[in-house]
Amino acid sequence: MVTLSDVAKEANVSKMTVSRVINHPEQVTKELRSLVEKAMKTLHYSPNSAARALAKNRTNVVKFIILENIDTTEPYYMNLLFGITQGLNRHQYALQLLTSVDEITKGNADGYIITGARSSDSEWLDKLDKPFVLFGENRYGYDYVDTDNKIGEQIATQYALNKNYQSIIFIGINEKEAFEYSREAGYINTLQSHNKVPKIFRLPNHSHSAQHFIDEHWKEFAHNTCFICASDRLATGVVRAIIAKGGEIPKDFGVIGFDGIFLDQVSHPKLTTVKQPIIKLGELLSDMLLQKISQSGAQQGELLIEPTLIKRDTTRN
Amino acid sequence: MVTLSDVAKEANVSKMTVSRVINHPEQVTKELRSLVEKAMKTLHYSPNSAARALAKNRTNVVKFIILENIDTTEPYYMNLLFGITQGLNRHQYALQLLTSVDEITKGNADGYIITGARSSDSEWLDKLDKPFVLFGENRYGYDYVDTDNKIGEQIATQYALNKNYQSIIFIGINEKEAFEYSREAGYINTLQSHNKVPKIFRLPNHSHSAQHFIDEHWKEFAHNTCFICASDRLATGVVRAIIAKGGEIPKDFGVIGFDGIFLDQVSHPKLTTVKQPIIKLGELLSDMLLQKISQSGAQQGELLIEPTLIKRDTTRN
DNA sequence: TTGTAAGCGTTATCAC
DNA sequence: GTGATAACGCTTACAA
Repeated sequence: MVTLSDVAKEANVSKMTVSRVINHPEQVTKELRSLVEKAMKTLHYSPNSAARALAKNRTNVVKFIILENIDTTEPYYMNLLFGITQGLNRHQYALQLLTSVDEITKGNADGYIITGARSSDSEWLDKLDKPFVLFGENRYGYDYVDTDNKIGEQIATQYALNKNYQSIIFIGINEKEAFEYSREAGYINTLQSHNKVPKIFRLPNHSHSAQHFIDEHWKEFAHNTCFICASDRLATGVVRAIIAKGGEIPKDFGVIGFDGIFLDQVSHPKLTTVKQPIIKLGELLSDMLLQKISQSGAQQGELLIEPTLIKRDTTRN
Repeated sequence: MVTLSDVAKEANVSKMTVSRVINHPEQVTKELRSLVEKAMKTLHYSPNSAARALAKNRTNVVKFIILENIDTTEPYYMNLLFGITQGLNRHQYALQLLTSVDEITKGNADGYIITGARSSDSEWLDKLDKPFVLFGENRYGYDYVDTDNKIGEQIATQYALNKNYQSIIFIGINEKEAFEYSREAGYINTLQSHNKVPKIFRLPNHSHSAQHFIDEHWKEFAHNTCFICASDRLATGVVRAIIAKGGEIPKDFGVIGFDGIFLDQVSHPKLTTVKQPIIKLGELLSDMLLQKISQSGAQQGELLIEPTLIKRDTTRN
């Protein structure tokens, strides 16, 4: 293993100069710096992260805590995880994955990325002793990264209007959480700006609940209706119900989902959906947390990333 | 932060005694041991893993390398990852996730868990300088953990026979890899022991390729046929094609999948499938790798875990 | 069986 | 701007 000392010898400088080139390059003269950089390259030097962690009183580990039931959300989180680790890898950070808050005290970490947090979680969040960032909007002032839910549904609703669907109905998730409010707001705003009256139904986030709901209320839905759904899961159920009832997609009925992770590609016909840039969001989460750690816990604020509408076979083209 | 020294003081022993209680408890007398253990508890001592890593010349990081295209396999891997991290967490190990072999040299690790390795990968696998274990059967002598693919399809095929499906057809994945051979072997063995002639078709592992195939060859499939599929993905396509053709499931046609991760629950009708104990497999992967690391790379052999048949709506009951 | 001393590779601190 | 020294918390090697 090649160490800092090896590089120092090779470059004829002290260990500290090498360390400075790595951590505070601006404190080193150009000449020495390039000398050291050359030495690092020729020796293929790679810092020992345990030693660094020890000296800096860090762990170089971040915990990722998933508070939702994993069974129902898997494909979604794999992508997020991916983005997160890509962000972490760049900074030689490793990950620990937790599904229960209980484990949070087991072993050390420099910070936490938390997803699926609900209003009720703020109780213990406030007690955390290490920096953390949330995945998902919240209105308690916690730093977070999320898709711009409002804009997402604005785009979807506007698209449905452009495609001349007469009636535009929102199938939401029956949870009193920020992300849902934002999605509904995007829908409502857009409809109102076109002098149309919003119509919202809220259901548990399962395909079968949506399927059941559409089935039960089938007579109430005129032809030329587009369903804006708050998730691909709901959208899948809506599509299935429409097909079962003999409705024609996309001619008489349009369906737009939200998420764009896996499900939308597996479903048939292929779903038009608002695609969240999940991998990107994961990277941003890492970046935000690592920055927060390096700034000893300074507030980072919120980061909303605009999603994109993927146009496929459940809307007119 | 409470350190080894703090515990030592509290228990009136030397640091080394505390260290021994943690690492080699058998070398310490009962009296001292319980004294130290008590001290650790009252102080809420938790070892600093960076310091330990540094002293032992370890990193306490394991890299998990996914060689397959992530888009098509996400839900599957989330569960695996889960199991892996559960195993790692127990030993204070953290994870780094890679999707490309190139990154393997970036940053240090004590070992690798590798999934999706194909025959052609042995070239660089042989050159790895750290211990590794594979997820998935191989016939090159690499240590691995996998579902018992052969037994899985034996169970599935036997079940189809018990349910009196007359014709039993295997829809396989057209890859020349060990797992596929094993699955086919399980099917073939079982049929032959009942004096029936195996019939195997091999397709790319996508639902639409299965759907297309069944659609094209529809006339060749008599009523009273059960399709044993090498993946839920294929099974989903088969189901869709049968329904589109007006075939009755499960009365006239049975379908059995393989995997039991996510897709089987989302599909309608719900899939009968051979469920892999993925989380368990992940844990075993961690355990095997950590053991291998602690034994400085000693051979660990193979570990095959029996899957279970989940009986649902695509087979007669 | 227990304790002492040295060292793991890095960074912070304080001289120069 | 650069370098010597101590320190981070733990384990290995050796001495008692």
